[in-house]
Amino acid sequence: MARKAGSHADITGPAIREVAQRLFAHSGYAAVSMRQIAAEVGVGVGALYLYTPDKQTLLFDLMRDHMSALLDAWEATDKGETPEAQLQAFVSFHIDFHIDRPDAVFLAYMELRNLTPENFAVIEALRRQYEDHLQDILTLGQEAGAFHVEDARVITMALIAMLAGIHVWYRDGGRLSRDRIQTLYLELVRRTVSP
Amino acid sequence: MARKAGSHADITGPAIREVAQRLFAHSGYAAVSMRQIAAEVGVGVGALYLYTPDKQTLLFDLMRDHMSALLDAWEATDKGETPEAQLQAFVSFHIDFHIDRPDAVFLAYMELRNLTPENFAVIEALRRQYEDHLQDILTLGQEAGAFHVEDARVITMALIAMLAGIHVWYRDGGRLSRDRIQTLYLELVRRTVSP
DNA sequence: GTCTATAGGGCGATAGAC
DNA sequence: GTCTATCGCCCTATAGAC
Repeated sequence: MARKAGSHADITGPAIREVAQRLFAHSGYAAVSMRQIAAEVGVGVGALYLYTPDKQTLLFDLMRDHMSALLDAWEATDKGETPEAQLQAFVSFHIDFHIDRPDAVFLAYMELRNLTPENFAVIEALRRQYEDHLQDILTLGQEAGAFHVEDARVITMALIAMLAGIHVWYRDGGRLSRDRIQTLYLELVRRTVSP
Repeated sequence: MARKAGSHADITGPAIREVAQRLFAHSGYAAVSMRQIAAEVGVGVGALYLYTPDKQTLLFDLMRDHMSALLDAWEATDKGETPEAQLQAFVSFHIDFHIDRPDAVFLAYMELRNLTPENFAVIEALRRQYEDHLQDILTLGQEAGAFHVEDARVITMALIAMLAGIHVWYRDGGRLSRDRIQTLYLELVRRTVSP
């Protein structure tokens, strides 16, 4: 893990972020010290401060970049035309994106309370944008008669919680393949909004 | 908040637990100091150690007592005979119990990673017991032909995640009454398992 | 039962050498 | 770009007085 002294800006920067994300996700922001991060990266503590002004900003940048990547990836996704196709696209996208980034996902919803109020507001706004994409699909689908949606906000939150819960029990190489999970959850989601 | 010195074992013990639960839930176990807890209770730091051997045990006791209370309360609940009645009883019970104890609920699933491995195993076993109560209802309901259950374990986890998600957005006195929430979620749950 | 003082250690962040 | 030493502070847990 340790490296010799010298110039490694292109390596150290990303390495700090990867290590911090892993340690924060595993032990929690407050329980991880800058010294631990530095040791795992293989640099001295002082070197961390060449890449982040402080620990709080390190956490915030990880969370903001994750949320931005999530929103950008959804924007770039082929969604189809019908409400049914869009709902299926959202569920598949969500499961795929989140199953590939367990640490980032864990961070983004477990460490909200360790953000300063200003930083929290930023992340919360990004999260709300993402939720609204699903809510819009549900609302439009209902207006088109494709879905039965009693309360769009509640169903949005219920579906997102249901999907987010996958990370609690999913393990790579476990009993269920990713495809199987996608199939099962797609069916559950369809049932909750079928007319 | 501060109290005069003297004997208050009957008051201080519960007060420490209430304060610790509130602070742990709000800021996270690692971010809360014994000094903060003592100050909020109105005693010196040393007094805390008359009621708990250490900080870790304080956290563990809060979580274990919450899970035990949850399991006991479910045992004492009138569940009805049919699978449909039992499922409805579970959903109503879960929402009621959890909406009344937001701090304990938050703790019980956000602070798992701050438990020692031994303590974690205990809490995890209690949680699994609770999940199994729902899974049994689903499995028996399927065998009786009352439910369509593709994969009992997955649907159990999906439903519990959906219900647990209520605490993310629920606020006392918010847009939706408790009754309305119960009605909406009961309908969602019924839909996911209807034959 | 509670207080105060303290032991012993870790923390975030910075300064100055290389 | 990185290291090491260090400042000033806070931490958990305990000891001894009352």
